[in-house]
Amino acid sequence: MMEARTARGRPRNSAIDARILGATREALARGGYHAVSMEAVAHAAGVGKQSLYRRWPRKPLLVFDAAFGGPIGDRAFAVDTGSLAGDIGAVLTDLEHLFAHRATTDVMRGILADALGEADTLQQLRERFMWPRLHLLDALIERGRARGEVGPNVTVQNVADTLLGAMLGHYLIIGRTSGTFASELARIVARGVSVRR
Amino acid sequence: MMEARTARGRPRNSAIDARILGATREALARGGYHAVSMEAVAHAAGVGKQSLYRRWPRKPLLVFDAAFGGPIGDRAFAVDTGSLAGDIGAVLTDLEHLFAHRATTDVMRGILADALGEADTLQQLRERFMWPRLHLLDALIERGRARGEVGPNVTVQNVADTLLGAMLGHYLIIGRTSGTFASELARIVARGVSVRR
Amino acid sequence: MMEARTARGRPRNSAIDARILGATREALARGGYHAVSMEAVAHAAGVGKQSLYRRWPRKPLLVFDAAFGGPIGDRAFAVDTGSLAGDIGAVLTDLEHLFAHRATTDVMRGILADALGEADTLQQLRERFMWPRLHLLDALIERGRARGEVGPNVTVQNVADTLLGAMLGHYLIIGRTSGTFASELARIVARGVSVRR
Amino acid sequence: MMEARTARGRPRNSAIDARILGATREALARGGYHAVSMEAVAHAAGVGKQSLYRRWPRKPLLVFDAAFGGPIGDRAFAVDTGSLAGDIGAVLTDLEHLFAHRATTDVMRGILADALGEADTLQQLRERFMWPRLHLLDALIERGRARGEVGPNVTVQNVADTLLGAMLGHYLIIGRTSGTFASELARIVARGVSVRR
DNA sequence: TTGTAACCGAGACGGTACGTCACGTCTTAAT
DNA sequence: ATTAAGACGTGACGTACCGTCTCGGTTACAA
Repeated sequence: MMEARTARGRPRNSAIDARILGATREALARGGYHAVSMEAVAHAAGVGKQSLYRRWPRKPLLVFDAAFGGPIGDRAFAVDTGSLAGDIGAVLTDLEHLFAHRATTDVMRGILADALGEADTLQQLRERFMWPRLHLLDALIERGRARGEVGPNVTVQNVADTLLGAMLGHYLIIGRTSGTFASELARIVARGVSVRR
Repeated sequence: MMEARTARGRPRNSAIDARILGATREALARGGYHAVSMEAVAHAAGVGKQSLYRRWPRKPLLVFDAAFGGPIGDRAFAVDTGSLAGDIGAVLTDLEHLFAHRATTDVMRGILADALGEADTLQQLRERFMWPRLHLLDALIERGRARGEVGPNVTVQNVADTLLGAMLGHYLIIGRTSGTFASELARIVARGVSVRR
Repeated sequence: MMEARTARGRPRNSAIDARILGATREALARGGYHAVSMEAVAHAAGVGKQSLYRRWPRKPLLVFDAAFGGPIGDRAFAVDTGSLAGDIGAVLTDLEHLFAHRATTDVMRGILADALGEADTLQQLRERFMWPRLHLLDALIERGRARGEVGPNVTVQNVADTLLGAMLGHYLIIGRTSGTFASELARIVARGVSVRR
Repeated sequence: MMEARTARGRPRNSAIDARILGATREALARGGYHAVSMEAVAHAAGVGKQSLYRRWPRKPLLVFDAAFGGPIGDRAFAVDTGSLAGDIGAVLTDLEHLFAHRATTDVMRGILADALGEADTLQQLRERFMWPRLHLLDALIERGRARGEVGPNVTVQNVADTLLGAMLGHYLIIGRTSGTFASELARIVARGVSVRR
């Protein structure tokens, strides 16, 4: 997941990446985010701490990669039902499934906990993981606008931020349980952005 | 901020509360959330650590009280413009002003950072500080429903969560700058919950 | 165990003394010296800390009283077999029985641990508990001298200190197990102080 | 004072050992045992607490090393005058000089105070510092036995324990001042263990 | 009878040090 | 240049007791 190689000196052993990610996932499964420490991961993976930091300079980035890396999650944003309301509903339903697992929200809270405490780590988390996915959401809404389903005075990015932001805020922070949140959010926003009839 | 006194044993000295909050605010002003440590606050306030932990068992609770305690912030939710759209707009405008200050968001991120990392601390933060304010928001929307401005199939709590959650998610986590977020969010939600015409 | 009463004000409730000592013994039985803290004793005895400190100003004094108070231990030094060697042997045998119990040595070590850390507490422990018993030992040796069993150039107090000191040092500090220590010590000293034949 | 190096990972920096010991001695000189806290030592030595605990896991061990470490004190037990009585007298005279300084006994009492309160710390103190020195004493008495100066029914270790134990008990615990204790103890024991003439 | 003084349970208070944890950087020797 | 190992400085954590103090209230003797 890291940048290009410079081809000087001993090359990186990519098997190590896998061992690190595996050890991280194992720790997550065993004791949640709390059980993950850079030290513990390095030790469990049989890897020096330096080798770990060389690849993932901060814990939240490592854990995000281990837990949600690869195309996982991207899928949620890559739908096309033919209508804006359908797309938004599909996306939020997928996210709802994700947020339904206690283990998942625990990991997300942990990642956020560490990232929010360090400005630059938060920024990296955004750029590497959050914004790319948001761009998919932007595109989805943009498609709706092209179909004439979005009214004027509506900024695409604000809609995307509303959708993802509300999900994050509701599930990770506010914590008032509600079985209908995702679907109602989808309905309210879909109706709220639509052109006046 | 504490509960009723049972009148047994030596009563708490409320002057100490003030000294602690003062020291906390001073630290916040000096170096942001990062400059606040229970240790430093206790020392600066000339207070034993125990006296501090007796009142605020975790740092996020202390800092929230120091920064946003009292009726501050409550005011934002206690508006009554006569229409749901007006109320929502007013609330979000107020919150927008709050979130506009870097110092404020820094403190909020710090509080969240520490609270998200500890399940029970997060729960206390919710119960003591977030939910009471959310209840004001619930009431505001409930008022709109009583006036017939809210459609069926809309749960009051979900709307409130959407409003606050989206603000938190957008400003504290997602971090894509947008000068229009709050007002658009207000408009989208206000229109989204309204009865069909 | 305290000094004379001044007869002004409300008199002490002697039932409280008993409750405190009982709670202390209970704690000792439950978790050894480590389980005894002034706070815990006060709470378990249903007694204010002040009432406790009024009677026993330091923990070691309390614990000594609770564990070895009363005439216990005095008995060990109050023997009279008719010969110095017999007396010394009897005393050390008694002490050996005392030191044989792990629970006893644990308590003694705890008392010493706290007393050695505070000069004035150590001094009180000596004056109240150790020296009175040593005086009995002095008297015992003095009796031997009167019978002509002790050589010149032998100071009574030094002999008593040797006997008790060696027992304390061996059992509480040095900790090399030996089933024969007390009896050999008795023999060595008895012979060592005797007049030359 | 530490064990062999395994040559894996970054090696310990022995200059740090010296800085820690130096800071400890300085604190001892300034305010006695009471002035030594792991926290203060680490700070004064410009060293992390971890580096301190890595080398000396408990305070008494550190302080003993700083105050009596190295060959100091060993010398006291390494005499050879040609006779058992001479050897015992020489050793006790040396120890008497050591115990004569208030600063020394203060440090010893502090070490004991903390060590007696924790079983495993006491055990380490014994194994690292006390028993090795006792073994020298054992050897000294063994030499006397080889020369035929020690009677039967006398266990070498018991004699050594008697000598050291009585010194510790008398000077550190009992505290009855006596200018003749060490020399009389030497005489009594030397005569007490000798073969009957 | 009333005052005054010491008692009592409870628990707040300032203080001190503890030992632990994890961070992210660094120093080795070896590959 | 990378690797495994692990030492290093840093900083804060939350806990545990200490011995003193401040409450409201009680009990007994003396005036």
